[in-house]
Amino acid sequence: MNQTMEKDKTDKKDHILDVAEKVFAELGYEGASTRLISGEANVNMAMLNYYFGSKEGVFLAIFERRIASFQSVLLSIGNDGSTNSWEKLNKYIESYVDRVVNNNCFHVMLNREISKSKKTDLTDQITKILMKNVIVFQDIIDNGIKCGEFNKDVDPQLLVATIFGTKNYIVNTPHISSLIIGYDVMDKDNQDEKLKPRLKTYLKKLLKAYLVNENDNNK
Amino acid sequence: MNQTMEKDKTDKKDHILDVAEKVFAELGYEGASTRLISGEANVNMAMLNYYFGSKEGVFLAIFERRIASFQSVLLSIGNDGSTNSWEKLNKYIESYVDRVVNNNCFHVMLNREISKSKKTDLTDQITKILMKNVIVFQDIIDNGIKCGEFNKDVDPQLLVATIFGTKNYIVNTPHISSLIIGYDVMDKDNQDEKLKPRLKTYLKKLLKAYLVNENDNNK
DNA sequence: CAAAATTAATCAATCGTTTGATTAATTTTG
DNA sequence: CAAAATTAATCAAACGATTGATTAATTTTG
Repeated sequence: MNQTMEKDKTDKKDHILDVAEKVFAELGYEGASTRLISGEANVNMAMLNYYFGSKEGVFLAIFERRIASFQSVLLSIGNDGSTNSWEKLNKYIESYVDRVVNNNCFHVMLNREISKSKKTDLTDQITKILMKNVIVFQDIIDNGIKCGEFNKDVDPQLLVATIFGTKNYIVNTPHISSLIIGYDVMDKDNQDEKLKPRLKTYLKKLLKAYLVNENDNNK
Repeated sequence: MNQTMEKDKTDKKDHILDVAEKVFAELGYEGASTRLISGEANVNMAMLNYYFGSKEGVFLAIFERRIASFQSVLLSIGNDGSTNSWEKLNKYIESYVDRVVNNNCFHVMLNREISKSKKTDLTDQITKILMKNVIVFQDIIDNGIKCGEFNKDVDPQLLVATIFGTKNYIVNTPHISSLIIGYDVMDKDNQDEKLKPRLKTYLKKLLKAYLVNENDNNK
């Protein structure tokens, strides 16, 4: 009858988490009430506590579900010792752009939570996860510099902020980035056909200009 | 007796907005209760409504207070017709980094609010303000390209995401960026002595490599 | 004294959570 | 196999706590 039917059989928990992820991304943790989440998911309010213990339990379950894919993708790139630094960087960019754009709701939710300056167990946990991601990227850059593949006078740490920040800006401020870029960045078709390839080529070109150009950047 | 004394005489309203700005940045709009804000500001809860009408009134008042300085700085750069594009860009970067780092609480608050995908009156209002900022930057880039000062095969729109995104990443995710950069980015002394100059030189170098290097970036 | 500022007390509404009852599905028992 | 016992899933209703807001009384100010 309704759109939840096909999921009921497979996994109701996953359906709840899918809906909760969207609502949290839309309204923030405190802004999303348990009544709204359960209503959107077409389940009784008590089911949230029955399944996940509490509202925070729902929130954490969303994270645990996404972390698995995070880790596996990271290792596959880090252990790829066959290619040079520039190729590794390209692979990293490609998989990262795909992953973030595909799970943009989750990343909006994540970034909103981590932007709270007060330290909590959750922010600590998120920080650890994200830092693993950062270190893989930094290792690639550092190795490239050691091998002479990349310029020596670069700032690898701020380059991290640029890569992740550029992505965050597009994903986290869709109202603005859609205006800037010229089409709705939240639209699935636009994401696959336009945004992803454009973002990939842009980031590669930006990185190349900064990392491997021979010109003296010190004037 | 307490730290609010010196401000009581000057302007109590401003003091409340200062505190509210911090609390909103820490906990988000829904996460920050009027009781907590009034408690932190050492004023009676009813004073918030007496002065600003409502909680949302407090929130909007924070914006209105910051917008004025926004606009004036923007115009001063946009109307500076005496210099070339690269010099304009440098000026823009300098003033922008200073402004954002100084008012980091406000910008955290602003970005958390604009990251909500649901359109509201507030997100529309914020979008308009931020777009003014974006357009000034884009005009500089576009002019530079027309004059032949900058490369033609660049992506000015995504470059906007890079500039603002890099800044956002450092300011909005202090737990992570502090780990990456190596010192507490929320510390006032670190901001003035280390972060600001480093960020300025980095952004300039990054822009120069991408915009004005003569090498073919299309290999 | 009149106006403005400030307070404590209180309001209805909503929050996340818990409850007891009911149904559906599964397992155990005779 | 069929009846009984047990478990899991689901529900409407209500819980105490907290929310933003308002009231009426009091104090401060010019």
